[in-house]
Amino acid sequence: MRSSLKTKENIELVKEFKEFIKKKGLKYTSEREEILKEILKVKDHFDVEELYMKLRGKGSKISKASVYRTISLLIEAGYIQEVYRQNARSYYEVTLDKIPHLHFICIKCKKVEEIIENELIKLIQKHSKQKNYAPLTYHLEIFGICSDCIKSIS
Amino acid sequence: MRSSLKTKENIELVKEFKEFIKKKGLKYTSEREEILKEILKVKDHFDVEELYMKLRGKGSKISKASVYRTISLLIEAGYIQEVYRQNARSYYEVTLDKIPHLHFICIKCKKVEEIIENELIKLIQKHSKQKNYAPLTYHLEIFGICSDCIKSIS
DNA sequence: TTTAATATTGAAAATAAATTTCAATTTGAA
DNA sequence: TTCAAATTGAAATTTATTTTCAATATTAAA
Repeated sequence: MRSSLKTKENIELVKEFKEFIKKKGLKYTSEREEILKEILKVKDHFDVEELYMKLRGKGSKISKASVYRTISLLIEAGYIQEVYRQNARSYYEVTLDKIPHLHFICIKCKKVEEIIENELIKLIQKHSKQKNYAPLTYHLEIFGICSDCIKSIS
Repeated sequence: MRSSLKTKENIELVKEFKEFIKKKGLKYTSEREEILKEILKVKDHFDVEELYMKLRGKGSKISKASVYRTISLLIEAGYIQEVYRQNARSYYEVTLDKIPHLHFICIKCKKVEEIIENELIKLIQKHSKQKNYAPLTYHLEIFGICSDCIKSIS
């Protein structure tokens, strides 16, 4: 069961991360590699606790502090990004080769509806290409108040 | 110096909030009204500390706990929303009658570029109207790695 | 391979935003 | 006006994240 969404193989990404670390004059440790590999297995979102527990479950002795520190490096390198927070907790996802998110979000009840709109997607892509930006994804979030919630406000 | 973006007068919004509070069987206090009025003066983003200091500066004795509690109610009512976090601190903005945000964001250096694209805006608006969603704004965020940052990765 | 300088680690302490507790006070329906 | 219930401020608590620090691991050079 492999993800067909990844255009870069994980091995390649791990190699690139090592180069990033080296280029910064830092040291490439087994902890950093192990954390990145575990993150690359995650299909959607993850938080620090989740990741830490997965590592523990595999018998790893990596500390939570190291998980936090490696996440910072991976964000800096552009491999992952924070996508949202819930109860003061950050959730992350792998940035590269991701499906774009297009959502309707009710700002009151937090209901989320997926948007499927090819015209919109094409236009965003066209516009993106005009800019000098690389490995790219996008989130379109339309905020509104859904019909259920309108009743309780007005 | 009044904002021409507001379609509803603040007086109207304050009245509506009172109704919302009543409808929930809660009590409408001077603290809640004072906090809402102060928030409605803010043109862009604010955090709790900022809001609390503004109130203090006016001689108000409202506690920080009440500011947090009222913000929760205002979010529930749909008047404000959390827009982002920085250093574990939440930033909010008034939801209604806002200008939409369209941004290019570099996931590495966090550089943000405003997008001005009428075609895109029109398409989003058209699509939004098809849905049964009311008082509406949207955020389009295109994430990428800017040309400066590409160098340090590969 | 050994050395040595320096970065990294884990564990514990510190930090700080947000939430909760609780006694005193305020609100609002009857 | 009364009074049950909600709200308040202040302080304590909670909890994710960051920092500290001594021990350890990494890496480039000898």
